[in-house]
Parts: sequence; structure tokens; C-alpha cells
Amino acid sequence: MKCPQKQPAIVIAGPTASGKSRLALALAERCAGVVINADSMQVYRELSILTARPTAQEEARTPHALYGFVGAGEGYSAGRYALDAARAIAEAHSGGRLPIVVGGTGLYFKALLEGLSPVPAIEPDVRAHWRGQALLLPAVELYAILACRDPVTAARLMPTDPQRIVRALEVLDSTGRSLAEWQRTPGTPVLAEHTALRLLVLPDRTTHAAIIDARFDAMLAAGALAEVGRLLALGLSDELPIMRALGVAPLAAAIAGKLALSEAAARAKAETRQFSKRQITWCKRNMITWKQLSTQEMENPGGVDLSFIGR
RNA sequence: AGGGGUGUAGCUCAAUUGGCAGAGCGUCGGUCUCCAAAACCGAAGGUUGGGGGUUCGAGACCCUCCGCCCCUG
Repeated sequence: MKCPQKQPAIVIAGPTASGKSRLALALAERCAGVVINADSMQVYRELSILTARPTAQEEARTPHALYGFVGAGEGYSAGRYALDAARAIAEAHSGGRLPIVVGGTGLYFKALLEGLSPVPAIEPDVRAHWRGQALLLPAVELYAILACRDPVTAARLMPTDPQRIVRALEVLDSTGRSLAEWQRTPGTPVLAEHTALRLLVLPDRTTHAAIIDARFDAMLAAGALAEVGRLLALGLSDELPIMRALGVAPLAAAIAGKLALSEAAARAKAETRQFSKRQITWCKRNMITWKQLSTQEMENPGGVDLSFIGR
């Protein structure tokens, strides 16, 4: 018999449309938990239907945290998530509740359980400069600059990968130190692995595509198109993370009359399928030691063994 | 029925007019340390509708059959 942990938590990961939110809610109701978001798109206020955020009814059943609390005009990040999640987990514990972290963003789980190397915040004008350059120059030219100034970090990157090249350049410029050097210092986990029951939900892929399709149709029926219309009305930059949420681009094209709604829907479903595959790849690689839930346990969450965390 | 067009990867289409069958999308696999629903990397996939002919060589030219589209009756 394992000793119940003093500051226990449950962490649930899995691809989109795998039923993990439903599981989190069931477990939270069973053991006085707080459902804490670990999804990079469900943090934004303006999209709730399209990001499959818990509904108001679901949020009324048990406390939720880190859902819909960031404005669309802001760019959220894994670094901010680690701070916010630490606070949400601490608040749950001080309120005598069990934190149940659930989501599909692999990097956020990494920040949570392994921590990020302590790279200081990037100066805003340095960040703006390199992101501006990324819009003007092809990735290979940015790579040439990086290869010249920081060959060690460059050697770890693809010359075609603008996002990571820009990150390496902004870290070098803002901190005066190579990203590769910073990363030699390991991060501090927000949540110690041995205090957390880590659950992994992997759907049966032969039926997952149909589930994704049906869910998107339900999103449309629930008003996803109008939700995107309201987002577009804000007149925000296309570069913001929220604009890259699954379905936003195709539905925006449909609103603009550039795409039939049926084609937009097909496109959004394809994006979602592709995304779920990337998530599954991440889980298989990075969550080898997690407890994978069976279909039975998913259908009957009451049977999930919680003795590890003393419940 | 007659006339015209068309048929190439799962889909949309290329192939310098007779010289090694390709691309985009999709599919599948992978990468991942502060935009991660992001940003990338790789792979599979073809009896060129069927059959015959001309040619050193045919996706292309000829004959024939089949499918689809348009026009005329």
C-alpha cells in the first residue's frame, strides 16, 4: 500500500476529443477537486465553443481554473502557464481541494512536471525586432545570422524552422547568452512527479476521426461560426496565437465568402485530425511512464484507482 | 443516336508535344525547453480507364472497347 501524498494532484493528458475533460469533471466531483486547464487555446476568453471549453453548466458543477481568462489580444505562453498553474495548484491545496490538471498541450505538461530552463523574460523590443524580421526574411537567412552568432544553438535547429530560430536569436540578444547555455540548467518542476497521479487517455484511432467529425458538427450547431465572427470583429492581428486555433482560419474564410461552409468544415476537421496525431506522437514519446486508462476506466471513472493520492 | 471533350497517386492537376511519370493537398511516421491547436522533418502511394497497334522508345500517335461531361436531335 502506497502512502497517500501530502500535496497530491491528478494530471490527465490526451489528444483532443478523447474524453479527458469529462473524466476530469467526474473525478473532481468524486473527490472534491478543482479542474485546472492545461490547454493553450482554452485559456482564451473569446473562444469557448471552438476550443471545446467546459460549459457554464459544467463549470457550475465543480470549481475550474485557468479557463477563458486571457484576452484574445494577448499572446499567452508556456512560461506564463507554469506560473499560473503553480498558483492555481497552490490555491487548490490551500482550499483543501485536489488539483486535477487536464489538457492536451504537451509543452505545458513539460513545464509543469519538468520545468523550463530559467531563461529570463525577453525584452519586448528585442522580441518585436526578431519577430518582425521573421516576417521579412526567409528562415534560412535568419538561420545564417544565428549560425554566425551562436553556432552551438544553430546546430540543434533546422534551417527551415523560423520559430525556434527566432527564439534562439531573441534569447541571445536579450540575455547576452546562448539559448543552448541556458538550457544546460534544468528547470524546476511545478509539480513533483511522485506527488501526481499521471493519467493518459489515448483513443482508439480507428474511431477517433469519426468522433472528431461529429464534435465539429456539434460545434457548428452550437454557434461556432458566429463565435469566429465575433472574434474577427475585434480586428486583431493574424499573428496572434488565438488566430491559429483549429477551425478559425477555415471558418473565417467561410465568413468572407471564400469557402463554402461544407468545405470549411471539412478543412477544420482535417486540421483537428492532424493535430490529434501530433498530440498522440508527443504522448507516446514523452509520457511513457504515465498510467494509460483503459476504455473501461474511461466509461466508468468511478473505478479509477485513486489510492495513490489517498482518496 | 450523332458531334465535341475528357480519363494520370485517395483528391485537384502537371509532364518542355515521342525520351527516366511529377507537384500541391490528403494519408502515414517522426521532431519538440516560454507563440505549441505553434513551428518543423521524413515516408508510402501509379499496370497513366481496358485491349490491340506504330516505334529503338508511347501518358502523349493510330484502332477498338468502357466510363464521365457538354452540345445537337
